Amino acid sequence: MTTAVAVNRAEAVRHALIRLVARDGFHGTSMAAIAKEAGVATGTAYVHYASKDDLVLATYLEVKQALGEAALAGVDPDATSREQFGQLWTGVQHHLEADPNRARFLVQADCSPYADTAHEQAMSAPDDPLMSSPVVTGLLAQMVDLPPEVLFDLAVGPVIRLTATQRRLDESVVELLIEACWRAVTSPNS
Amino acid sequence: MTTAVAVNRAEAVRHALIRLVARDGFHGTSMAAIAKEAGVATGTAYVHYASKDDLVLATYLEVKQALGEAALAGVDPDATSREQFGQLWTGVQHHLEADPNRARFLVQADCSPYADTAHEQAMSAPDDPLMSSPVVTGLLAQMVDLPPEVLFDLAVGPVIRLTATQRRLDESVVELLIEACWRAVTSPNS
DNA sequence: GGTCAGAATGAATGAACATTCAGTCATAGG
DNA sequence: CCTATGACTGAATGTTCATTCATTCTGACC
Repeated sequence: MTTAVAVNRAEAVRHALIRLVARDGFHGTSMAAIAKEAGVATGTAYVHYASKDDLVLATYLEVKQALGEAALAGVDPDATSREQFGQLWTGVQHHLEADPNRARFLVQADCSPYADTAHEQAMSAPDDPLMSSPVVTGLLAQMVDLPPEVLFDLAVGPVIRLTATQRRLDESVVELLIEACWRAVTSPNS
Repeated sequence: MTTAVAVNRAEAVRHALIRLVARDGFHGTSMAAIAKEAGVATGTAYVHYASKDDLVLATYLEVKQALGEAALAGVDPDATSREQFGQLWTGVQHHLEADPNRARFLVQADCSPYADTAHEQAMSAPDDPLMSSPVVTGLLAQMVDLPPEVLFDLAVGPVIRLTATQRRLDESVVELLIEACWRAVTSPNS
């Protein structure tokens, strides 16, 4: 009997977590504060998640997946690689600028010990939808011979971290930065 | 009567903080655990630092400064810009590989709300020794017209994050990555 | 309208936390 | 040798934390 209300409560808890972690970090964010921010009782989070770690992990995976989908959504399959790269990049930018809390949550989770657990879990899960996307595999094939994680960091890491700092970016800076990321991942002689 | 012993105790506390944060993150690292790891009593940390925040901030600034000095130490003032860039980059790499805990501490602190406080404090402090170094200003002058923080992120961010993951890097990967970072910060038509 | 499963509640619990402080100790200056 | 100074100690303090659970609520189904 999982109702729509129940789903929304679980979502409210996840979003409250994102908001509070963005503002106060992982230390400084208690389950009581999360519940209050979500407008539910303290026990409610435990109806949907076994523990705080479980909640954090689920939220982290959801944020990452939503980011991947948003990025992929704006890509034209028939465009050139360089154009696709720009579309992917601005897809990430606009998705995160729409709610910078997501970016702040993401960078903190990625740097924390949670990232190790999340990584393991992602490995054991079925194929990553990002890595199995033809657009992404096509782009990766054209890039320098570095491990995919490193290429991701070079390609879109800067946007994620920059949107996390809240400062809005000039149009001119954005253009220069996309160009810089593209240069990083592609070799001139190829 | 600040003795050598006192100085070493303060240092022991800072290093214990780095080790534990690297392993357990900021949440998950208590003052009691820090003191135990440092081999001192719980009260000792408070003789040298007013609070946990104070300790974290002092440690963060020390780690950052040591990294800057180590990076600068290996640079030949008469080398070409590209060579100097490589020397700076490997300086960071070797300094962090010598104790990857520093890298793990650094990335976590940089993503946490501590970073805001630290940034403010760095601004109000006297001139940043890195930014006033002729080598660094010389290099920055040759780079793309992006804010210095962004250029730092593009130039050495990848090494810091990569050494933080503990995995040792292949020599061939390192060469490709330095080249990628250099391409990112420099425009081909200049 | 009665029954039942699961969602929701929030006060209660015990562990863990940052911080304090009364007292001990080491040492430098006299 | 004595004393003053500041480092050091660790048990004690009050708070905050994650988690639990007996209970109440909700709405689906017969």
